[in-house]
Amino acid sequence: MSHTLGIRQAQKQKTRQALLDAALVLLEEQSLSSLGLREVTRAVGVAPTAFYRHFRSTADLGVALVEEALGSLHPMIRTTVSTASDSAERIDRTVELIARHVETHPAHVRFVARERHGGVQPVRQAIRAQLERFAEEVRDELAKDPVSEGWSADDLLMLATLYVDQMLITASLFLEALDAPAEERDRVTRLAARQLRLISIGRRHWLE
Amino acid sequence: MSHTLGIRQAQKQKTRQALLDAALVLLEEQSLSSLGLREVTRAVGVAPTAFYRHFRSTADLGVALVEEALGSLHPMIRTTVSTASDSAERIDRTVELIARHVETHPAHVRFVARERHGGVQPVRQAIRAQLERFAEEVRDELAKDPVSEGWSADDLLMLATLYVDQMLITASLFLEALDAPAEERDRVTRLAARQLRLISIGRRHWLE
DNA sequence: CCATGCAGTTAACAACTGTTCTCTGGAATG
DNA sequence: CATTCCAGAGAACAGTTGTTAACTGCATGG
Repeated sequence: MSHTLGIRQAQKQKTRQALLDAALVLLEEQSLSSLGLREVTRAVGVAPTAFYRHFRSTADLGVALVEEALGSLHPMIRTTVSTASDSAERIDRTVELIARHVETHPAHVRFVARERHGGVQPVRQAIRAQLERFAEEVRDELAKDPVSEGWSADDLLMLATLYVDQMLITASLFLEALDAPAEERDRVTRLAARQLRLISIGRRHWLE
Repeated sequence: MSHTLGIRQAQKQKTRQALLDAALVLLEEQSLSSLGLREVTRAVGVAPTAFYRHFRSTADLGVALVEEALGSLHPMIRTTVSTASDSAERIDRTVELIARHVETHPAHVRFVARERHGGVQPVRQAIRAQLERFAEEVRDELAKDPVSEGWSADDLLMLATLYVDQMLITASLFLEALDAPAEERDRVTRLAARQLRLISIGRRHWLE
């Protein structure tokens, strides 16, 4: 399928990925707007000037990180929402899925939560675009559900946006609870599930 | 009531406020973690070393900004929520109130949204503490409402947290729409109102 | 009125930043 | 096999940063 690229292009992509990985680690304790290009190259063990072969600036690198963090998440979102039925177990499974994702990709989640309102405009824009895509995809899935009969397209997008924002809030809560005792993570799990349930109830009675 | 402080203390507080104001302006286009102390003093027109007379570090200044941005907001929140009745006009008035606050204090709102998940731990902690206080106050007001009869304290806090987060999301949306055409701000207004309405509906049917 | 306190200044420091230009070694190309 | 290409290295630049120490001048309190 994919063209086997030469050992030269391969090495280049390897360095590029090393820069992204190093940046992600450094960004756990600071914001992108304070991330220095030298800092990143130093962490990788490469000359500062090599940075320019891959990114115009750290803001540019940030945009690439957004793609890495959110780009591959679309199928996951779609299938999660599409598995219809508003049962309590379904909500629990969704919350559990968020918890798992935070556990396996904490740095990516932290990056998105941090830079969504961060100090670097192009990165904010990239995140906003991705989240809007998420909302539209959730809306399309919700539209297929019989519960959505009689809903206007606008109201469906309103609900989808609410769900997407709620997922991000939940993810951020799990992030803060990562090093906390298990009971704290349980508290977050129950809180998030009840909030989703309340929204689902509001959804079912929306047209009355 | 307040003791008239000497011309010396007065001048000191004036400089301190100038530092806070200058920092807030600089923070509109960057994050706190990249804000330099020299940058702030330069904007005020004061020697870099003068900074230390007021703050240990820029992180320390950030914590002071949190107090300035959120400290005086508690009475406003209380009265907004306490004015009972879930009528549509009440929701509209709440959304309008948020819009007004964002218009009159855009830099403060931006700062809180940005640093809530930002790269400076003490500031994140200060914001979290304030938001938790908000949630508890909202919970206490909700408890007085007859609609809350039969609700557990835990569920009330769950709903209060949902409201607080939703207010912040709404404020952040208004912020992004500040320089946008009036129709975009109207769109945000209607979106936020419908989301609050859906939550209110969920609230009314919670105990079924 | 005089001694003390202290907000703000001045000067200097080592360390760091982004960006430029020049160079090199090895892969890619024909 | 010879030529071109290009990812990365190296050195140098002007400018920035946080922090230190010792100072000055003026409001304060005895």
